[in-house]
Amino acid sequence: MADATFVLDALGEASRRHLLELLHERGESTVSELVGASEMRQPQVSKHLKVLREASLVAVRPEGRHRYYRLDGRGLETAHAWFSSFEDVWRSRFDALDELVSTNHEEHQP
Amino acid sequence: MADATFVLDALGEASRRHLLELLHERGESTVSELVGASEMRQPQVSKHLKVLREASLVAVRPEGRHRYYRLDGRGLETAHAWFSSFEDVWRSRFDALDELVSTNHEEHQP
DNA sequence: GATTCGTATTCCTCACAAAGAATATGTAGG
DNA sequence: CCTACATATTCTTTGTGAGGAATACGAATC
Repeated sequence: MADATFVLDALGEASRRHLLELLHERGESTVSELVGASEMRQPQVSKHLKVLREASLVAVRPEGRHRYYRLDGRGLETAHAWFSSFEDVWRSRFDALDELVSTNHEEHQP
Repeated sequence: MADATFVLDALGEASRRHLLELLHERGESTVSELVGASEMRQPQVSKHLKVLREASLVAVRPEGRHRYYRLDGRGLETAHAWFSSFEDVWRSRFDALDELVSTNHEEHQP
């Protein structure tokens, strides 16, 4: 299983998250298609894709001189599992009254 | 709701993730307790806690000259929601399995 | 085999963020 | 008040990582 460290580090940059969202919308895409759909230039896209690939967040399928990238469920599942380990916390807030109290308390601090 | 950008950026550093894990294990903790339980020094812990607080990942409760920090479900839920938007991708890895054990997914988000 | 296209990689520079040190703020207790 | 303690904040230094330009690699086409 992909290490959560690599996955969360890779997701810590907005441009990489944007690439993932593009791949989610468009499905399998080549590098140049991603370049066209984003504000980035080709070398940056390739470099970000490399980081995402090392985190098992995307997978690649070479075909001719193109390389088709797609989302890889392994990295996404790793991240999801990391957050699920905190599930008790964010789930309990729906019926926790002290959450509301302390939140108001903090918002009154400048 | 906390912006997923802030949350995922905040989670992109290992030391901040470590603080969250410490708070999850120990429950509500003061800054000096977190300093003792980590390899960081007090100013760094305070600064990281500030970032986590701005992302709604932790909340603080002042008491005397101590400040008790604890996990905040809002930021965690924001991150979880971001990953859930990709749920179809990482879940599709288990499609074959789901057909065999179709009674396992009782959770459904409205 | 030369050329062209798609992509990856290297090198360089620069910005930003993290760590360190010192100091400020705030609170309890004498 | 003064001191001791807990935490936050500023300032500086340092280092990591993103972006740009140029180049290298690989595959298809001629």
